[in-house]
Amino acid sequence: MPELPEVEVVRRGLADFTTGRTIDAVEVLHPRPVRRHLAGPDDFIARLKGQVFTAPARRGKYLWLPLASGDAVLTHLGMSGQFRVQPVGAPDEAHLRVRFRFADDLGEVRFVDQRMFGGLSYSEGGAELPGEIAHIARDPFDPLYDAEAAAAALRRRKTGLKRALLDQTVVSGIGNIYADEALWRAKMHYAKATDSLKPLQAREILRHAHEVMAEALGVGGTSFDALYVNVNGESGYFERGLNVYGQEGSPCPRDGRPIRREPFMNRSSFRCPRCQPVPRLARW
DNA sequence: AGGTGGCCCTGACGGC
DNA sequence: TGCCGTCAGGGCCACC
Repeated sequence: MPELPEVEVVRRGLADFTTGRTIDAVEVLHPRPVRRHLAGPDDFIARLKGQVFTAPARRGKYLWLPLASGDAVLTHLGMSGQFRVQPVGAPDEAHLRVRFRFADDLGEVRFVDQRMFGGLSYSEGGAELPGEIAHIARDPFDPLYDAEAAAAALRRRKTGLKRALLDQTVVSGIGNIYADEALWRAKMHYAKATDSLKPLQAREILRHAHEVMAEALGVGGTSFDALYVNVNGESGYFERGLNVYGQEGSPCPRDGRPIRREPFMNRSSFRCPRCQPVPRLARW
């Protein structure tokens, strides 16, 4: 469940470890995580040998490791992807998929991914911004993020509010957890029609999304199970800060009504039936 | 062409 | 005890 805060924690962890280091060898232990690299695992490996990492970057939930050559390794953690830093010779993780060895002996970087929704690819000329993710909108933490423009984009959609929040071409970085938390904070229902939002309401829901993600980032992200940990294998603490997500049956912290879990887009939405009632203008 | 739903993938868990 | 269905949910992609 890595969303923006979790990906940012990983980016920061990798920054200390990869920046300026020279890749000695890459090992691909399962082909699926490099499926986006159409030329295949061998080509992926060959292109990386001898290259030097510069400081890692992020947009929304995408993370990339720029190379001094101007290219980049583009990655997405998907549902269960993790980057881990480990001493050379440490036992392989059960779901170790890709290993980066370096010219020095300060340890290696590993991509571990149980469900393999995540992956890595080689992006030519992608150091600044990989072309593969040019369509992804800026996230609220981006210095060039335009809150006004994002609110306008939200209101232009003809769909339900949560669907639009999860659409990475409107605003990036928000996933199921922070969408539900932002909706609760804004006292809005997930099915509220986006084109019925007043300009101020659109600004509000995005402000709440930014705020809840900032709070989560401040405590290392949200860890439900072992699927999200930082590069050193440590969990985040924001699970304690969740008001609705995963809280079915627990009292709403605002008004005490039991939180409801409802099916939504083949997954779940959590809301308070009293402070987030079904709107008059709804799109499911 | 924007909106929508199916699919990928593995492991945990509950019911029988 | 063991098998099976369900759920978790990112993003891509086909279809309308």
